[in-house]
Amino acid sequence: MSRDFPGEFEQMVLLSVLRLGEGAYALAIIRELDREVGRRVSRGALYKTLDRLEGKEYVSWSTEESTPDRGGHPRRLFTVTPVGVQVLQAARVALFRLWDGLDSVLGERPA
Amino acid sequence: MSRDFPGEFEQMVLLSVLRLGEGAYALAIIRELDREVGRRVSRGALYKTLDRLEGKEYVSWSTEESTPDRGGHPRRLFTVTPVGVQVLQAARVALFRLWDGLDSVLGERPA
DNA sequence: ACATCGATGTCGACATTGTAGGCATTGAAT
DNA sequence: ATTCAATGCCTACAATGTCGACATCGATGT
Repeated sequence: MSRDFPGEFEQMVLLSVLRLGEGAYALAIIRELDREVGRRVSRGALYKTLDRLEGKEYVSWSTEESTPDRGGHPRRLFTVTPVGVQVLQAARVALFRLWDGLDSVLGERPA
Repeated sequence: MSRDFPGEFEQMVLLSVLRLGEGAYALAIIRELDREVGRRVSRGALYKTLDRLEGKEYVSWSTEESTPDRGGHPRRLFTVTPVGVQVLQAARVALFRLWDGLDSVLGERPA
């Protein structure tokens, strides 16, 4: 039933979680997306997406154990599941296929 | 107002139109997507997306002039506008940024 | 002439994803 | 106590993804 292509934002969120490794909690993801690709999203937007990704079992999470020195709810630390990684790989392969041969239009591959 | 990141399917459609060059009409796009990335969509789905892309001025089109030897409505031939190309470039750059450093997880870059 | 068929394109409805803004909770600083 | 910052959660709405049924037009058979 589930589409095997993640939405474009879902994809970016998954990638951000991978990039962040241990410290992948919501606010860090938001900063990562802003820093890397200039994407600004609200917390609500991100949590919604994370919840959906969890529903599809592309991510899982656990609450941070260490007592929060700096107030608020305990952080939820996310990780990408093996299925999530597979989906990302597939998406990347698909895009490479479509990009192939279009360098003259799109410019050389970015670094 | 408009998000500057196209949806994931929109992106694939834009790329297919570029790939097809002259002959980019709906049915050809459908075949292209199936052939290249195994994506199967109905005509309705595709037309809807093409219309939305037109609304954002990422594509434009004209009807095929040559008399259709093989019945039906005249084909609509699509092309990606300069703005559409820009958006594709931006999307590609963003993904490369996020992929960067993840080869050990995602595997080497596809050919 | 007429029915049928295949290649097109169009429309309306619904499902999924993207997005924001406001509310709740907790610890620290004042 | 009160305020403040860091966190997570919920509701609502906008944009995108998706299909199936319908309309149109030439060719082909009959």
